[in-house]
Amino acid sequence: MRRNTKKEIIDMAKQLFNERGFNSVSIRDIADALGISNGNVTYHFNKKEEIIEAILEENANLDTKPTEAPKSLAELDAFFLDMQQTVQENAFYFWHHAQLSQLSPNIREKQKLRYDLNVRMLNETFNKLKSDGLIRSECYTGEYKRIIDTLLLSNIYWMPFCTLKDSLDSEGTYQTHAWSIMYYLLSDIGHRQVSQILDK
Amino acid sequence: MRRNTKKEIIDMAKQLFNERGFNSVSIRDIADALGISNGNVTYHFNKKEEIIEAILEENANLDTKPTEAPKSLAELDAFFLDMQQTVQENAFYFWHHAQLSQLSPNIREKQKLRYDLNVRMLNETFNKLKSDGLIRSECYTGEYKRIIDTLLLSNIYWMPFCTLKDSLDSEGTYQTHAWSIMYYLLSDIGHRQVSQILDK
DNA sequence: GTCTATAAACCGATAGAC
DNA sequence: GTCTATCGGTTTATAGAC
Repeated sequence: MRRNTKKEIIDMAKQLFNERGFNSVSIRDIADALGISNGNVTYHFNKKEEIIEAILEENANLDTKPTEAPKSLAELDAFFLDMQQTVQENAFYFWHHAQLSQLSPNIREKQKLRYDLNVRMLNETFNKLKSDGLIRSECYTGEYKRIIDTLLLSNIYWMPFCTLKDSLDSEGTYQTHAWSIMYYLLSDIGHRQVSQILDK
Repeated sequence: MRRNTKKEIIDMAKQLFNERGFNSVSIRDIADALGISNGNVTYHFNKKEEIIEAILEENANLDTKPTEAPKSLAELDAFFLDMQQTVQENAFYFWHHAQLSQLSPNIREKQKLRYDLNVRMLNETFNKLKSDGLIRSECYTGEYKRIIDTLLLSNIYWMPFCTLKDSLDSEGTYQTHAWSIMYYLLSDIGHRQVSQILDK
């Protein structure tokens, strides 16, 4: 009767992981929530990790991102927004980012891939923005790399970090935070452009 | 025969958590490693979380820090170094920072306390440094707060993030990273002082 | 306090009928 | 593909002797 049980398992798992946290959800929980047997779930996925890997493969944003490197400040803003939404839609994945890397070498590889890809893309972006006069040159060797690392580190752990602050900032989105990290890098022209983008 | 079993359990637990990761270590493992029964461990700690809470209470750096706010750039450097060492010595705690906050409301409270305390201290530090002319004024409202958040977020998740980079940077310490975040804030005098401090 | 022994619960995984 | 039933392993937690 069911169309695609595998897909339903993936979707339900993702939902439950986001709601209750990865460690509190067993294969049985997923089966119960779908009204199927846990033997059925095991039939489709041998291990709990495999469900996560399936979620990652389903979601291109977490794995290989076909998007090209942003080539303007407006595109960079869209890039930040996209990163923010990816984190929100896959909350459990980023909440348990460190744990999952310990759990499965496969997941660990995917995390590294995502990091490497983002570093390469942002590097390209920074070089382009620099030649367009929108950001200034490096003050010291490796400064761009430092800023990119800060951007990516903040992105991955943004959600759990936000729950540490009791007051929910109205300015508490990753997107805003990313621009505040970029602030010092912008040239005068860059500043004006970003103000325009964010005012909209 | 044993002097202080409770203390030994705490120490061994901390060691094993750091070595193998929190989720891979059971109460039995701790008991076996100490050569005592698991019933004995259960006698002292009812739940696994209680062991962690005991570790946190034992380690002042993770909880209430009696240190005063740094009042100079040299003191701030020592502060960064201290934060770095705290992360290294309690690796498991920061690796599983997000997971542990989901596990126990008690731990969650302690994490918030540490964050709040650090925010308050660094706020005091920044104000002092500004009045001493070592850092510049805020470019926009809340800029100091943004930088403090970036410093603290990077601190908490520094270790798991570093394992994402395949190349182990020689400049890969948190202390160095923290100064690179502070870079734009320093005045000319501040810059010279920091160069001196780091050259030693 | 510490031990042994064991209960009670839960987990992932498998076998076999349909 | 899906189910039911169950196995084997692990975990926390308890009961009772010393």
